[in-house]
Amino acid sequence: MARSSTAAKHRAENGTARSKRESILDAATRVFLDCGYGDASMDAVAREAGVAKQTIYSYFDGKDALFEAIVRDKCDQLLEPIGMPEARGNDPETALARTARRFLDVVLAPEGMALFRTLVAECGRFPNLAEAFYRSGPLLAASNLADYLAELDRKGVLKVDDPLRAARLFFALLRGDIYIRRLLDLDSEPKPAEVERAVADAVRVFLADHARR
Amino acid sequence: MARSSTAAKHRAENGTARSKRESILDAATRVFLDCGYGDASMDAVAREAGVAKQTIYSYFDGKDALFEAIVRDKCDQLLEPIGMPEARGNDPETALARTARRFLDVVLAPEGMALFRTLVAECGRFPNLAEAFYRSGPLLAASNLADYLAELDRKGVLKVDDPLRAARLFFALLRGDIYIRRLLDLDSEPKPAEVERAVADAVRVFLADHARR
DNA sequence: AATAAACTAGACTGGACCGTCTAGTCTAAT
DNA sequence: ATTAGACTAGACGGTCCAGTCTAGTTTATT
Repeated sequence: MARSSTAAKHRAENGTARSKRESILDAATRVFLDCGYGDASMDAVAREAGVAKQTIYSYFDGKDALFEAIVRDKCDQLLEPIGMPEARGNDPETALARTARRFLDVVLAPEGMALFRTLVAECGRFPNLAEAFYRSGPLLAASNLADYLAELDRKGVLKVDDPLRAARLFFALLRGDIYIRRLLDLDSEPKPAEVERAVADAVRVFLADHARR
Repeated sequence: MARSSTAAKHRAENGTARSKRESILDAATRVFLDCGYGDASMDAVAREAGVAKQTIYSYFDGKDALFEAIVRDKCDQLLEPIGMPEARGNDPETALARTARRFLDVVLAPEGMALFRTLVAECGRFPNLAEAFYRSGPLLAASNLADYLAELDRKGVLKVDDPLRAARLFFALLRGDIYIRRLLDLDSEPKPAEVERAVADAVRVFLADHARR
């Protein structure tokens, strides 16, 4: 039974091997999101994972590959909730507020910010990662909201000429000023009351703009 | 006449010395904003500036100090137009649109994005720079707009309960989705028509929200 | 028990880079 | 012409790090 790579063997193994790979990923996530790609050292990852450096190289091709792996991982894991389409049953106000809350909870949280900051810093070196993040995060969220908005327009509840455009505008409204401040690390994670206020503002402004008269 | 530092002597000199300092700053700006702090090398700056490495160290204390200098420089130079208060004479629509255009022209331009990206990447290492940028950029712009909005409220033209909050919301609206895409380097500088559309959208939504009825 | 693969600890190579130093050149003022 | 300070080119020490290698240990399978 010919095996091309050592990693393939690992993948065929049972628990121990998989948990080793995962503890490497976990440690790498902490180190990379904490220090950034440049200042993260493979020795630090090995130390943090409680693993010999060689072991990392038996699971991953190198620093770049490890970085890509942890970023794609975190994207999938972190952005999953904001990729879910909103329940259609409620009135627009409630649905929008729910979507908005879910969005802000993810993107303003320390992990969400760290991921985004890292991607902004490394988008020159890893353009494909930036693209993947955008698609599975902001774009997916906007697409789902756009579908819902299109439905509301068909039903005559709201007037939405360009649903995708409107959805993007809604999220822009939602990020508000605090997103910039969080990006620059000038504010810590907002308290629920602040989030609630941002949500209310965005929903109010958005509905005012798309009200049927 | 006691001189404490070599830099002090330079400053007292005529043209040649000043232009040397400036060519170092220019080169450092290009290199730092292009590569980021970590990947920028002092050798690269020297080469780019057409200057011996030692000369850099006679004008600046080290890599950190040089970085701080070029960032503060670029902040002052770049953000100056968006720090100017808007002319009060026009109708709100025109004034808002003008403010919006000036803002987007600066922040979406390659230099503006490069500066912001660099600050986001290095806000952990240089928190004071991030703060300085925020104050002389987004905060100043919002404050100026807030003053104008307060005036419009007093005159009864618009209804603006919390002018600073409203101003921040306006700029958030303005950045829109493209700001995220530009941050991740997924889009190039927008064409004037796209800017114009973003401006129109933001102004319309904002005015709808603050209309007197 | 024997054997092969996974793993560990740590040494090592090669390269990048910051900041310093040296030796020599250029410029300008006395 | 002399002299002092600015400047240049390049070498150099020290540090850090990615990735490799070695030698020995653990683990699991037969």
